[in-house]
Amino acid sequence: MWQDQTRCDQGGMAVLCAASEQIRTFTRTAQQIRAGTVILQDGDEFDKVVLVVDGWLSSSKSFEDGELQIIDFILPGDILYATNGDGMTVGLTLEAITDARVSIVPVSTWRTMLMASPDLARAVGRIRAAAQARTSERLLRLGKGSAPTRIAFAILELSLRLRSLGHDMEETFHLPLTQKAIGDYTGLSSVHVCRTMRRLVRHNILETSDHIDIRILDLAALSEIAGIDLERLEQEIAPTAA
Amino acid sequence: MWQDQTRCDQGGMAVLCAASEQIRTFTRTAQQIRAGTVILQDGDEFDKVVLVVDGWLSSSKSFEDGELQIIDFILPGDILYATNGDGMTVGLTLEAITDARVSIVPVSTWRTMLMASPDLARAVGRIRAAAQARTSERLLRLGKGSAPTRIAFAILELSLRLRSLGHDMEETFHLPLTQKAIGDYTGLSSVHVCRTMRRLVRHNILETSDHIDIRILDLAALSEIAGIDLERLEQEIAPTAA
DNA sequence: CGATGAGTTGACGTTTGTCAAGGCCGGTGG
DNA sequence: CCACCGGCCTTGACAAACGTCAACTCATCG
Repeated sequence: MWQDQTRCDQGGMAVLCAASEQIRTFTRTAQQIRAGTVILQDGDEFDKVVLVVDGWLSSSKSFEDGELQIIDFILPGDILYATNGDGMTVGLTLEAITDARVSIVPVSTWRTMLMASPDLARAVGRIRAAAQARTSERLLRLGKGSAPTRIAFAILELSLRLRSLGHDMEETFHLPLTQKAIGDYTGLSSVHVCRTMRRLVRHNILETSDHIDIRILDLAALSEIAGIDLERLEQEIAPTAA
Repeated sequence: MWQDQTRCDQGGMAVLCAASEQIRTFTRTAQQIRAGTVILQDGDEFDKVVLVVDGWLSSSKSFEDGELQIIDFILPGDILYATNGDGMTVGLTLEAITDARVSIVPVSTWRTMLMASPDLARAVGRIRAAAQARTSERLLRLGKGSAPTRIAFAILELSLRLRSLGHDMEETFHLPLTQKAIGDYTGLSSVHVCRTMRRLVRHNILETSDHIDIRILDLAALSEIAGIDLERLEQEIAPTAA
C-alpha cells in the first residue's frame, strides 16, 4: 500500500496556504475519497473548482469504444478547473487513483477568494501556468515523440512534481500507477510500456523494484531520451511563489 | 492570398468587447504582424498576455532535432497566457500564420481590468475553459486516435471555431494551412496527411479545391471518424457569453 | 487452493514514417 | 514571352515503430 502520503504544507499547497488563510480552512474540511472512486464523469453538470489536498487523482477522456487517455495527474496543491466553455458541464472524468482528500469550492466562493487576496490570485495563476506548460510538453511528446521519449518524460515529470512535494530525487520513488495507467498517460499500450521500461533498466538508466518503485540511475541519459533540459523543465512546470 | 478576414466584432472577441469597453480600445490599438513573423520564442523572457484581434497565430514547441508540434491555433478573440510556472519565461513559440493584429497587455494591466469588470473576468474564464477543453480533446486523439480520427477532428474543430467567428458551416471554408502544418498540428507527417485526406475525398466525405479549401459533404460520417458528437463538442469548445 | 490481476516475453500484423520521383503552380529573371 | 526555380501536393515502395494476441510467471487475496 502507498503510505508515503504527501503533506498539505508542501509544494503548491504551501504556496496556496501562504497566500490565503481560507485555503487552510479548506484543507481541514476536505472530503475523503477512496481510491478508485469516480468523482466526476465526462458530461456531468458541474461548475465548481476542485482543490486537491492529498493523494493522486487523474483526469481522463475516452472514446466510445473504451480507449482511454489520461489527460493529467492531479497532485496535492493542484487546482482543477474542469468546466467546459459552456460554463455548465465538465469534459473530463475525474478519478481518485489513491485515497485522496479534495475540497470542492463553488465558483462564486472561489472568485470571491481570488478577489480578496491578490497573493492567492497570483499563486493560482502560477499553478495554472505550470499545468498548462506541462500539457504543452506532453502534447509535443504525444505528437512527435517515440515511446522511450514519452516514458522518460513521464517519469521525469512526475519525479519533479513529487520532489516539489518534498520527496528527495536521489531516492527511490513510488508511483501509484500500473503500467496500463502509464500507457493511458503516454498514449501507449501497456505491453509496449513494459518493453520500453525493461530496456531502460537493461541499459542501467533506471532501476525498478516491486515493478513500479523507480530509482533513476542515469539522470543525464534519461533527460536526453526525454528530450529535455532538466533545469529548464523545472522552471516551466514548477509553480514558484509569486 | 487569404482575404476572408474575420472581424473583431464576432465570436470570442464580441464576448470580450461586450464585457469591457477597454477591450475595444485594445482592438483599435493592436499592432500589425506580418504572416510568418515569430512573435515569441520558446525560452524568451515574457510575462504579458496576448490578445488576438485578427488573423491566425500558432503556438508550437519543438525538439532540438527540429521536430515541431503545433500546440494550438490562436484565432481572433483568443487570449494567450504563454508564461510558464516561473512567471517570467514562455514555453511556447508564437508565430503569425497569416497577417494578424494582436494586443500585448502587461499582466498588471490585465489583472486590473479583470478586477474592474466581473463580466470580463467571467468571459475570460469561459474562453480559457474552452481552450482547455480543446486541448483535452486533442490530447485524447494524439494519444489514442488514428490518423483519420486526428485529421477529421482537426477539420471539425477548426470549422466550429470559424463558424463561431461568423463563417457558415455549409460553405466551403479556407484554412490558411499547408498539409505540413496540419501534420504538425495532428502529430503526423505531411505525406500521411495527404494520403488520409485523399481517402476522405475518395469516400465523398470531403471535397477540396486549391488543395486546402474544404467543404464537408458528409458531416455525420466525418463526426463519427473524429469520434465526436458534434453538438456536445460545440458546447465544450465554444465559449458562451456568461 | 483456486482465482484474479499485473507484469513479462515472443510472434505477428497494421499503421505510420521515410525516401524518392513526378506534377502543378506562382514567381523571377533573362 | 519563356525558361527556370522553389514550394507544395501526390503517389508508390519500403522500413520502422507500435499494437494485438497469446502464453507464462508471480504475488495477492479470499
